[in-house]
Amino acid sequence: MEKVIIKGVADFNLDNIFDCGQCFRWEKQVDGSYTGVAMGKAINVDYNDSGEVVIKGTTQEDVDVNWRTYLDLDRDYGAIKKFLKQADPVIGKAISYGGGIRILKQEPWETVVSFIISQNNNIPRIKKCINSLAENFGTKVGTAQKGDFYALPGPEVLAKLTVEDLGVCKLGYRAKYLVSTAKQVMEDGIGKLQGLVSPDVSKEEAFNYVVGLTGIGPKVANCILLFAMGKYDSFPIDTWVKKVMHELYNIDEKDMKAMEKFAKDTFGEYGGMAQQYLFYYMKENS
DNA sequence: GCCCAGGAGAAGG
DNA sequence: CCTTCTCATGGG
Repeated sequence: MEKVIIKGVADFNLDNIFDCGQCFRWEKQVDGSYTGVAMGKAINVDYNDSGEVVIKGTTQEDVDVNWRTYLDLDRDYGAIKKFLKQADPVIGKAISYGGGIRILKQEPWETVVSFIISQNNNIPRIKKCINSLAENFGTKVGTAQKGDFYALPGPEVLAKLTVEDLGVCKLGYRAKYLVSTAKQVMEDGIGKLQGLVSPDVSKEEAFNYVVGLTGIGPKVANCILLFAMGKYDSFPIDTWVKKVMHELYNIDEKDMKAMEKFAKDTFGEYGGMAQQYLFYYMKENS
């Protein structure tokens, strides 16, 4: 299996990236590397002391076309962290804790499915639900000693399933949201959702579309904009962010408007990165 | 038994 | 416009 090395990568930490709550399909291996499925492929990612990202199970062309973008390697996170620390004296400790976070550029449909499942749920169970969905209804994309790897089923597959079909995945009341959203996406054409990734599409336009899908409210919509659409000023507010906004910034825990305004005024175009540093710091230190 | 988890939708003010 | 209830499921 071919191995590709990407040299000179800083501000990069595997545990930060894959355990910060932005993705659910990457598993840590005994050697510290991570294996997962994305872009319809199963790969293994490692990082060493020399600042090299090592990707196994891929090709140089695939790295250039897909994985550099997916891992967001062409963005200067050092500059972003500097900007945030200057904008806000309090965020420094969160950045010190999760300074190796990179906002993965995930696939729109996978992100829609993942974060519909994430609502009122906990991360270990979210992972189980998504893996079950992939194993039962997805397509096999690779094999290892531990078992096979499956990609998530697309909207064309889920749209033809019933809530009863999905019972095996134990999604609870979210199963009907998935089926309904899959049907809506197919009706509009999958290109509508995927087109929102374009920089020409504003955050507002993208938000208005995804929030119109069943089971997607403001929080899940903002996660989709941030983790799949490249709208880095998105600021998803969940229970952990409410907690951190109260404890670090003394904002009323139920005043969402105040949190949104604070994020926009303080973090600006990098609100999404700030949110992720804060979320990870709060979740891991509570 | 209780409460909580990367909330959203529906019903009622 | 706002607030409150309900929604499956599993873990602590």
